[in-house]
Amino acid sequence: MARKNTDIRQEEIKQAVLDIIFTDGLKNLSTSNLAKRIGMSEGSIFRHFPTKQDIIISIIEDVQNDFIGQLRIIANSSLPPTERLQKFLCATVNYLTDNKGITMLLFSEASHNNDAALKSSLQQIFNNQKQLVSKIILDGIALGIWDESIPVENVAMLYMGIPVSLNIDLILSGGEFHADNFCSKMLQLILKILKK
Amino acid sequence: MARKNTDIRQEEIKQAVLDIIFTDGLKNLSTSNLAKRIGMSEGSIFRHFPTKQDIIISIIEDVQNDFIGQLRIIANSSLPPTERLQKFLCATVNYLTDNKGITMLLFSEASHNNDAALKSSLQQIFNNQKQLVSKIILDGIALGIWDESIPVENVAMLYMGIPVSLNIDLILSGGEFHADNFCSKMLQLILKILKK
DNA sequence: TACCTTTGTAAGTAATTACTTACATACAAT
DNA sequence: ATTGTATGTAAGTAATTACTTACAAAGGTA
Repeated sequence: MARKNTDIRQEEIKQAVLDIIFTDGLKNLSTSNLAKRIGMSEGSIFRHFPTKQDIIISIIEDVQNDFIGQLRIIANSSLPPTERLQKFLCATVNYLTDNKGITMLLFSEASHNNDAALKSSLQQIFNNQKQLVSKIILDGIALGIWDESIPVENVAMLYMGIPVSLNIDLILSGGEFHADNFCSKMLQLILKILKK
Repeated sequence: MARKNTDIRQEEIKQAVLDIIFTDGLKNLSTSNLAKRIGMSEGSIFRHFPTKQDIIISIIEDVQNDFIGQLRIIANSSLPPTERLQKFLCATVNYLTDNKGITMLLFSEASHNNDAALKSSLQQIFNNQKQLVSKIILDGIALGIWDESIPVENVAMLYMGIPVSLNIDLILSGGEFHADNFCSKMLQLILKILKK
């Protein structure tokens, strides 16, 4: 097979991992299947990643940087809180529906491996989202837009249920989730909770 | 090892499966580890279940019967809808915190195997809960207690986020979830959405 | 040109997997 | 007591796993 730089190969490998997870399930993610999917030899994979586990870790790091990074920009922007919340929610829904392999990876990896480092990364992704939502809500309360007596922590937890149960729906339905205006309808519900 | 009836052994095996999943992760659920955990020979396991997969399926059937059965009784009772919703939510929270192995099993199995029959069972568990919540809400609307203009399907989805994100918290924190009055606080939020 | 590093591969490795086989014994029914 | 069935085990099985080794060639640099 033609030579390519490690950074290119790493991207190809990570993409193939997500591809396999989505089409065949995590169970079928073997280095042998991975090599076949890319069309390279199995040994070659280990030129670009020291272990199979390191591929997974690298993917999770990507999620931190790309997805959480994007949400952080929205949450910290100077837009009105209501608008921030809307962009935040829709960005989440879009990311999850566009990256179904990642969805399945995050979900199963936590309970599959019981690896401490991995769990901690996943916990960070989960908690970062919760914190960013809390920030938006607190900003809205500070501006006098929303009810200051609501338990912010609990609303954030309820909010997190939206992406997470969307995740489950996506996995169980094989990726065919098509609720019209899903994110705007969900936003209305959350706004009703926040209303004074 | 002393002889016991198949039905007793099946229970022991299923309990050991949940035990291993919770303490060591699904990855370490091999028939070899399973036999060690129970203290019986590996071959003996196959006296009581035809395949390893059948053990998982049997556990999921238990969830259908025990957990969903319990929820169905609550949802169909003649109590006022508000009270039904409260019992329903608290029963769910209690079941999940008391059965952490099951929690992890349900979560990872869907994305791990990509097995159609298994996915369909899990989908049923998820959808049954959603439908029962919807029934309670519709009853409340019919009685004139709650706002008839709310999108019931979306509220049910939002509701489902509660058990599901609780699940994630449990998995990632290693089972140490201790939010005071979690279910009553969450109930307040849902009731605010339902309010006229 | 000569040389060195990077990227590629085929053919290994030992360990683990789910499951089977052959045989032994416990126990209930006759 | 005899017999048949259910339950137990030790020692297999072939397949698969993640990863290694030994070697070849590509391509940049001197």
